[in-house]
Amino acid sequence: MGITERREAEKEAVRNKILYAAGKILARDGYESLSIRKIANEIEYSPGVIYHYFKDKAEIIATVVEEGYGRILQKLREIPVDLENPDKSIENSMKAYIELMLETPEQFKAVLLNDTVGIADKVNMLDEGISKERKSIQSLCRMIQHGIEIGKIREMDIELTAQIIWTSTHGLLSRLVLEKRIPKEQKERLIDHHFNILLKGLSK
Amino acid sequence: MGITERREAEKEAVRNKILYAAGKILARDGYESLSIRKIANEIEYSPGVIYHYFKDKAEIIATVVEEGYGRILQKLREIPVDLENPDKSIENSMKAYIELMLETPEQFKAVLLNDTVGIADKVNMLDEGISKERKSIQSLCRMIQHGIEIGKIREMDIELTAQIIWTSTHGLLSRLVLEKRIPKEQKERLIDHHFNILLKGLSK
Amino acid sequence: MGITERREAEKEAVRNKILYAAGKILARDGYESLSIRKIANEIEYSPGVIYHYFKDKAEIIATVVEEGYGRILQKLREIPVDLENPDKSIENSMKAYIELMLETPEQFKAVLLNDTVGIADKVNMLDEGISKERKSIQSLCRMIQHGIEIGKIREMDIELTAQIIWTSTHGLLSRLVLEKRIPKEQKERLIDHHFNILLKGLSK
Amino acid sequence: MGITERREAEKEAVRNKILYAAGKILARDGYESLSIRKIANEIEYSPGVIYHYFKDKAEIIATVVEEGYGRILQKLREIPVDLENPDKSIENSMKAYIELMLETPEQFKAVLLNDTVGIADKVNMLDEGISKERKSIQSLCRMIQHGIEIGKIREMDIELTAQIIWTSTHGLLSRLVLEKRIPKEQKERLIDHHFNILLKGLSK
DNA sequence: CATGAATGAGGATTCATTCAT
DNA sequence: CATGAATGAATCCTCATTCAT
Repeated sequence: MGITERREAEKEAVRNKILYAAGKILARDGYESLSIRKIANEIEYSPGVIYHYFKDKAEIIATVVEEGYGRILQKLREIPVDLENPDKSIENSMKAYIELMLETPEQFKAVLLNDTVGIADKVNMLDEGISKERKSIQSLCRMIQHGIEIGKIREMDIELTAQIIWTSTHGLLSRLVLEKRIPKEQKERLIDHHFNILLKGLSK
Repeated sequence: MGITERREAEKEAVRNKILYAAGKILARDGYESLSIRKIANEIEYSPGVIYHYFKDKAEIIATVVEEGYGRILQKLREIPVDLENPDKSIENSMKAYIELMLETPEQFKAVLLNDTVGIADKVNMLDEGISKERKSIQSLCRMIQHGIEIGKIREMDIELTAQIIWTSTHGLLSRLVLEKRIPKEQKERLIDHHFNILLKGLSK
Repeated sequence: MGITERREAEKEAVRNKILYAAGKILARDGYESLSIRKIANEIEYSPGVIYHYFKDKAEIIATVVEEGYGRILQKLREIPVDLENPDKSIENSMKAYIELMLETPEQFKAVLLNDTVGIADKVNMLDEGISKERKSIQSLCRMIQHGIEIGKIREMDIELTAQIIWTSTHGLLSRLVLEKRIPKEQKERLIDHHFNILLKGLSK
Repeated sequence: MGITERREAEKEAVRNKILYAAGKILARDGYESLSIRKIANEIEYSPGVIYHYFKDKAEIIATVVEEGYGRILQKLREIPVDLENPDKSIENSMKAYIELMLETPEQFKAVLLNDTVGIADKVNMLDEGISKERKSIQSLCRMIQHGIEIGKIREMDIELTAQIIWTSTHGLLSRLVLEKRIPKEQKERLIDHHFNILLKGLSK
C-alpha cells in the first residue's frame, strides 16, 4: 500500500468514524440532540476537524440517512420474490421491512419521521410517477402487476396501490416504533392483522 | 364569586394563555423552535412566571399535546354515525380526521410524530385493551361491531381491526404531512385509494 | 427612590456598562476585535446577559457609535459662532472637531472609517439635501450663507460647499489619526495650512 | 535556464499567485473576509503552503497593499503633465486618482482606511520630508513649484501644500467610497466643487 | 403572584497556524 | 517543496432554568 493509498484510507476512516458516531448518537439520543460537538466528543477529535470532511451538519445527517436507508433498501431488494404468490411476496417484503426497521428504530425515526428539508426529499414516496425513481416502489409495483396478471389481485392503479401498501405499513411501523412498550405478542398480532386486512383489500 | 375563586380563575386564565401560546407557536414554527422565552414573549409575561404553572418545558408540551389532541378527538366524536352504513361511517370519520390534521400539520407532527417520553404515552393506540381507554378507538370499535352484526364487515377481532384502521390511515396521513409538495389531486387520489383498499379489506 | 425606580436605574447601569465597555474595547483594540465575549469579560458578566440589553452585536455597535458621535456633535454645537467673522467661525468649528476627534482616535475610526451597513448610514454627509437632516452640516451651512451675505465668502452652492469643507477636513483628520507618529508641530503645520488653503478657497 | 533558476521562477510564481488571489479576494469580499483558507482555495494549493512564502497573514496583506498601491501610483505617474497649466495638471492627476480608486473601492479601503500596523506605514504621507520618499508627492510638488514659478499658484510651503491637496482629496474620496449610494451626478458635483474650492485656495 | 436579570452550558461555524508525512 | 489533517480558540447567539426581589 503506497503512501497516498494509506492517506486515502485514513481519511476514509475518519470520515466513517464521523458517520458512525453520528449514527450512534442518532440511534441513542434521537435526532434532536445530535450535535457537532457530540460527534467530536464521541470520536475524540476537535469539533473543527469535522468540517474537513463535511460541509456542515446537514451534510452529515444527509449522508447518514442516505447510507442508512440505502442499506435497508438494499437488504429489501435481496428478499426473494415468489412469482406464484405475489400477494405472499408483498407480505414477506413488507414484513421484512418492518423487522429491519424495528431492529434500528432510531434510524427509522431519524429518516422517516424527519421533517428536515433535504431528508424528507430523499425518502418521499407519494409523488405521481415515483415508481420510476424509487426501486423499492418499483419492485412493489412489479409484484402488484404480476398479481393482477395472474388474477390474484384485482385491477387497480398499480402505483397508487403500491403507495398505499407502503403508507399503511409505514403507519403501523411508525406507531410500533414510537409506542415502545408494546409486548412482542401484541406486535405480532397487529402485524398479522395488518396484512390480513391489506391483502384482503387487494384481492379480487 | 369569592376572592379565592377569582384567584383560581385568574390562575387558570394565565395557565390557559400559556398553553394557547405554546400551541400557537407549535403550529406556526414547529416543535423544534418552541421555547419558553417565545411563550413568555407571546403572552407578554416574564419567562419566570411560566414556572409557576408548569414544572418545566416538557410539562407544557405534554399538556398542549394532550389538550390539543383531545380537542381533535372531540371534534371527531361529533361526526354523525350512519348506522345503516358503518363502513361509510368509518370512512367518513377517518377522512374527517385526515382533514383536521392536514389543517394543522405542525400540531400533528408535534403530537403524533413526537418521541418525547410522556407524549407518546398520551396518544398510544396499540396496547391490548386500549379500546376501553380511548374513546376514539371505542367509537371505531362500535362501528366495526355494528358492521359485523349487520353483515357488512367480516368477522374479525374488533379492537385489532380498529387499531389497523387507525395505523394505516395514520401512515398515509403522516406521509402527506411530511411530503409537503404533493398536489391536491394526488392527495385526493391517495386518500380515495386508501379507503378503497381498506374498506375492501374489511368487507366480507 | 422606589423599587421600580431602582430597578430601572440598575438596568440602565448595566446597559451603560456594556456600552462603556464596548466603547473602551473599540478605543483600545479597534473595531475588528470588538466581540461580545470581550465585552462580557470586561463587565464581568456572562456573555448571555448582553442579549438582555441588546438585540445583537450590531445594535451595541450602532448605539455606541450613535451616542459617541452624538456627543461629539453636541460639543461642536456648543462652540460659539462669531457672526462678524464667519470664515473664522468655520475654521474654529472644524478645528474643534479635529481636536475632539484626535482625543478619541479609535472612536473616530470606529465611526467614520467604518464600512458596516447601518453605521455608515448614521454619519453619511454626501447626499443631496443632507443639510436638512444633519444639524452639524446645517450649522456649517448657516455660517457659509452668512459669509456670503456679508461678502466674505464668494457665491457658491451652500450645501456643496459645506460638504467639501467637511470632507476635506475629514481627509486630513483621518490621515492624522491613521499615521500615528506625526509629531505635534507637523500636525499643527498641516492643520494650519489646511485652513489656509480652504479659507482662501472660499473667499472672494 | 538552469534548474535553480527555474526553481526560483516557480517559487516566484506561486508567491505571485498568492498575492494575486489575496488581492482578488480583498477587492471582491473586502478586508474582513480575507482568510488564509480562502486564498489557498483560490490558488488551489493547500493552506500550509502559504506559510512557505509568507510568515503570516499580516505579511501577505502588507505585501498586497504595498504592491497594489504601488500599481495605482504607477498609473498616476503615467498621466501627462501640462506644464502650461500646472493647476489643471493637479486637478487632472487627482481626478484620475479618484477615478482609479472608485473603480476598486475595496482595495482603497483595504489600503487607505486600514489601521493595521505595517500597512498604514506604507502609505503614509504626512511626515515632514516625505516628498523625498514618495514619488507621487514628489510629482505633486513639482507641479506646485512650477505653478508658483509661473505665477499661477501663490507662494506657499510646497510639501505642505502637496500634502493638503492630497489629504483633502483623500477625504472626499473616502466618503465617496464609504457612502455607497451617492448618485453619479451628485458625485460629479462634489468632485467638481472640491477642485473648484481647492484650486481657488491655491491661486494667487 | 410575578418579575426579569443572570447564568452556564450548549448550538454551528470559522479561523490562523502547526506539523508529521 | 508541498500536503492537508488537526487543533484550539474564537466567533455570535439561544436556551432552560433559577432566584433575589
